[in-house]
Amino acid sequence: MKKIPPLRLRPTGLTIGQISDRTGLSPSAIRYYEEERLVHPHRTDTGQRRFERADIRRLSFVMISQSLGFSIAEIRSALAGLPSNRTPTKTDWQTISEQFRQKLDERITQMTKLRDQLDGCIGCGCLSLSNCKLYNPEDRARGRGTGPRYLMGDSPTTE
Amino acid sequence: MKKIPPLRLRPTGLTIGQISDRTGLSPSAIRYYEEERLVHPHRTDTGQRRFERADIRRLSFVMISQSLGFSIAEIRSALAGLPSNRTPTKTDWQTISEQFRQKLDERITQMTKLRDQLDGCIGCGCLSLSNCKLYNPEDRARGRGTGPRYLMGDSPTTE
DNA sequence: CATTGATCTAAAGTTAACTTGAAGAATTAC
DNA sequence: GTAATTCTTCAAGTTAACTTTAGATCAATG
Repeated sequence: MKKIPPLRLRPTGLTIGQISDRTGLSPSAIRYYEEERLVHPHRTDTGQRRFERADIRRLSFVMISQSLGFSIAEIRSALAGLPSNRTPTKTDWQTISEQFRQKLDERITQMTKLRDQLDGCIGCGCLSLSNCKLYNPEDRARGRGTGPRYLMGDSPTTE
Repeated sequence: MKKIPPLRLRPTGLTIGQISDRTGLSPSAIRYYEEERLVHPHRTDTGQRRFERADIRRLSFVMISQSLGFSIAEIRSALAGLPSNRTPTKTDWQTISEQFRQKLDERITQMTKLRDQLDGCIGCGCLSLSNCKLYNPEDRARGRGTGPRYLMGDSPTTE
């Protein structure tokens, strides 16, 4: 009787080490992202993580978003736009990329606006700063905690 | 003999509470900024902080810089461009504002570049991501710690 | 001059985004 | 078949930028 070799249809998935090598993310970061529900690897029967090829894209998206100043919470909600029941298609990615790009545009616009206001404010060297209305605490790049309540409020008394 | 009234040339300075009111910063944040050497109030003989009017501008600069994503270390080094022996003049502020604006421009350029690359990468919906070279960990908005070593590296094998 | 409110210092707590370490289990390599 | 890797979890540590708390002192007011 011939011995039938174990049928390996295709590898079960990528290990965390392989994903780490491909993305440049450390294994600990990847585990953290799983905890934060940015990726959802499945497990082998012995409990090891196995990732899909599509997760590389997912993690790349996470990394790019982060480099642009988005928080994990924001990224998670962006990724929520992807289907959970199947591998995202080209169209799926296009959709969330567009939303993402929109947010990015807003952020760039905001920065540019602030920069221009700065030109007319601190940049001008005027000593009162009284006209400056750079008031927009909500839009701070990585606003955390309570933080400043408003920006600029020097009354033009002396000087 | 006539009693000579105490000569009050001008108030000794602003209290931390007054600075807090004018800038919108909490007293604790202001104390923290002193610790971080972003402001240098002097002290009364009983140990209370007294600020100069010019410190309001200084703190405003700190707040704006922060809202644009600069770290305290970066702000400190920017402020180092101001004279320490005298009250900064209009020209002093213009000088550091220009340097600041330059950094801001760089940051905006960088963001825009990334956004455009994104368009041709994730944005395109292509499934390989293999051409993407969004590699610039140094320029991450608030890059902290070790972090990702590079961005995007999916080889165009299957899918 | 007694009370109320502001300020002081020092130490500990907070959040985000991870890393590091320990100790054990699974896989791979020879 | 054993040694070397790689993986697992869980807990604790790290950095930035502050806040919170406590107990004490200072300043302003009726």
